[in-house]
Amino acid sequence: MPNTASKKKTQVSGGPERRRELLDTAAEVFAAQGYNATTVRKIADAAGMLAGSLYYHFDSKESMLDEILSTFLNELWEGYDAVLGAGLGPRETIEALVTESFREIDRHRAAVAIYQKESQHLVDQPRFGYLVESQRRFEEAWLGTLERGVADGVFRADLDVRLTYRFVRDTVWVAASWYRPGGQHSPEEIARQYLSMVLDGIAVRGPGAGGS
Amino acid sequence: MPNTASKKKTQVSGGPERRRELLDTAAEVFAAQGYNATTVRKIADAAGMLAGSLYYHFDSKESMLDEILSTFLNELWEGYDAVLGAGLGPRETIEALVTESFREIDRHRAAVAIYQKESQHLVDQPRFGYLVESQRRFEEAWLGTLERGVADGVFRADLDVRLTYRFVRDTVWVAASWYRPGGQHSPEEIARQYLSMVLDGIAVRGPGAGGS
Amino acid sequence: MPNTASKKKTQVSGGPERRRELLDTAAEVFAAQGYNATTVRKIADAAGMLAGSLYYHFDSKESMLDEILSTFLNELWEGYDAVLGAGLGPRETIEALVTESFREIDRHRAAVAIYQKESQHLVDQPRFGYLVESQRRFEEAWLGTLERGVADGVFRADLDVRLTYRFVRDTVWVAASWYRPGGQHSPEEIARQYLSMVLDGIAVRGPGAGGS
Amino acid sequence: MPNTASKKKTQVSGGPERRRELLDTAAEVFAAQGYNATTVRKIADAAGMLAGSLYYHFDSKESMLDEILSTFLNELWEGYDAVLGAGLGPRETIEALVTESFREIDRHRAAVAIYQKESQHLVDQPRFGYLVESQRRFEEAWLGTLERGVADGVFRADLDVRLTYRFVRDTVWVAASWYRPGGQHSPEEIARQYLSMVLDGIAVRGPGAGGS
DNA sequence: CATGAATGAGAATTCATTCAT
DNA sequence: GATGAATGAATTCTCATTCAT
Repeated sequence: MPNTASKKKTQVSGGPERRRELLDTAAEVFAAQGYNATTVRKIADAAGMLAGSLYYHFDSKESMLDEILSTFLNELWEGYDAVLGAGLGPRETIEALVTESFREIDRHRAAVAIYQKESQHLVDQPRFGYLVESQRRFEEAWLGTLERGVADGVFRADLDVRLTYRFVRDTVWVAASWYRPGGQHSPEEIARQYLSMVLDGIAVRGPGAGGS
Repeated sequence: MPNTASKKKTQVSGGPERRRELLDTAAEVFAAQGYNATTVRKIADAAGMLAGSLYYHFDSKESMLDEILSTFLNELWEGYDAVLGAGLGPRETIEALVTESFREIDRHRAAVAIYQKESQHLVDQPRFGYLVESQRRFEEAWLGTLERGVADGVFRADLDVRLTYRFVRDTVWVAASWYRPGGQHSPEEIARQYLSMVLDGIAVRGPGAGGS
Repeated sequence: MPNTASKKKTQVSGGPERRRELLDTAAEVFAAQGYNATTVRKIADAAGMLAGSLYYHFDSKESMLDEILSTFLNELWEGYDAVLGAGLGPRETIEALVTESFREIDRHRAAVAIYQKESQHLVDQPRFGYLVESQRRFEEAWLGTLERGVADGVFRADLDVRLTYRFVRDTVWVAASWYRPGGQHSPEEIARQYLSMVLDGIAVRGPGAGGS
Repeated sequence: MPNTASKKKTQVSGGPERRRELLDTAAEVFAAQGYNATTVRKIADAAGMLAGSLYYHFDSKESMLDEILSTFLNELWEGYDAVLGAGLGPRETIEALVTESFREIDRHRAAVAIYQKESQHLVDQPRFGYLVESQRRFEEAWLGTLERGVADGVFRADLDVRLTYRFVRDTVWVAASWYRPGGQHSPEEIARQYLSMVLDGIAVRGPGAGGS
């Protein structure tokens, strides 16, 4: 949660609409150029105003990043929590998590891309402590589900489960780097194909024996 | 292994040794903090010298990045070309490319991480035109092999082949973000497990029932 | 008159006024210390602001130089073109060009001094290509007029005309190195004396024969 | 006179030949690019050595400049003093000074060009105090001779004599900016033509009518 | 709400100079 | 005498941020 209770301004008037608009613009630029390489002037240009004017709406460039990421993560966890609390089996949970993830990518493509690129070096800053917490819950959710699946015999036991965790996790999220909302595939369709690959592999199975 | 041992100087040697040492140091910092967030002072600190001194060896911060990336890509393509010229079947080619990729990650972890994070916005600059060329050859190699495999009936025909291409490509390379050389798994072992997941999936196959 | 009175701000005005003010200040410092020896900090000091603030108004130190020189040359050529298009005889043209030149020195003393000192090594840079063009037109105007005068019998035929050209040209422009606007001589008066020297020489003519 | 008695090195071996050679090289580069814009590396390049190596021969970049200028001025004053002590009339003295000046330009073109461009802002530095002294003697020599000539009735009395002084002085010395030794005119020939222009003017004199 | 102008803390880079070899 | 590697101070330029209007 980004610094709640800011001293002054912030959310005066013009409503949350304008704020959201500006954040979307900022997110787009951050995603395209990287946070550090993005100047507030570029954001302002993209928003059709001057750099100084942004400071009426936001405390700092960092607080924009903060708000972008925390908004995204809040929504993500709303979705994830719904899935995790639904009492599904391991395989169904994985399927639901992947599908939910692609929906989030569809909705927050820029934020996801920013998260991918920047979270690594943001975790050190106290302000972004919630990223660490999120990563912990992430691992808990995915790794736990995989372990449950191995125990239940629905996921292979011959694989290093941490490696599998990273494999599945990365497989989903890097898609944000090329995904464009409104493209030919819906998030659900992409999720279906990804799941098919991850669960069953890309190799054609011989009639008798599989594996390598 | 970049910059192993000795945090500071061992500048006994003169010529290209020192250069390589410094580049390894720089790559490490770039990978850890991102290119833009890395100041030359940080690199110099890590190398045990003053910021200005780096300019005796390199023209600019950008030229360090350039040399890091081009050196990596040159070595990568040496390996890839050997694989592609070996006359292997599609499945064996994929296996060899993946294995070779993990070996490169093992050898150039920092460079790979940098490539992942920065190449997207470097491609616009003429100086880094070779990145575009490399990406083209990449697609040619991976996508071509996958298509050949589909035609040969060794890879599934029911998947969008471009999606599969991105899936395999990204899945392998993002591993650089968490891989640590000298860890418990050798590159070959990681490659083996990855290939097993990619080719056969992580789901246990029921004796009769397949997919979802 | 550049930067008259008020050492510091009078930044009541907004737009192009301020720009012109700053350029006048910069020109003064460039002329006094040389372009290379002038730091932007010195300019900023003279303008009563911080070095970085100059970059709100100008792209670079070089672009200030550029604007100073091109503004001067534009005005110069306006004056010269008027003279050259007036259909005067060679002697009257030379007289008018010299007079016009001293007026320009009076108005743009700093710019002229900069031009004298710096143009030689600026001509190599593409950005200052207009200097070459200007020099060409310069030669065309002065040399052409002298040649016409020799042909018409109003200028001596026994002198190397290129040497004469350089003599007249230099004679006029070096004055910028010592001329101070507001001094005891008006530009027109200086022009008159210069012309008298250049046209008739400084030697008293013997009653019968002149020359050496 | 440049800082006599330098602490160490300076003039060890290799003789004054090498030293002179290096100074000539440096002078050439200073003249072409300006003192400030000339890096010691450029000088070293032109001399076929590395920048650091110059410090075996000279204390500093400034001391090179110092030695170049003082050597030139010493030689100049040797020549001037010979002229001034010869007991010539005003007109003959001017003629001899101009001729001597063109000879010096021929011999020390680079030094003269440097002197022209840099002396203005060097005079402030104590180290270059001899420039001020030289300028004083200069004025004494030229202005004195002109005044003597006016008194004697050989130079025109209707001209501002200080203006005439600057006119003659500058006109001669700026020639260094375009003069190339070994060109088609010898220094003596150029001197002859210059004197002819300065003394008698460039205008053809009507049989009866004089000036304008 | 937005602008225009400025601030001030770095950033990359340059370069004269030093010095051990 | 010369080299190679470094130093450290200065320089140009960038940019997040402030604030009076």
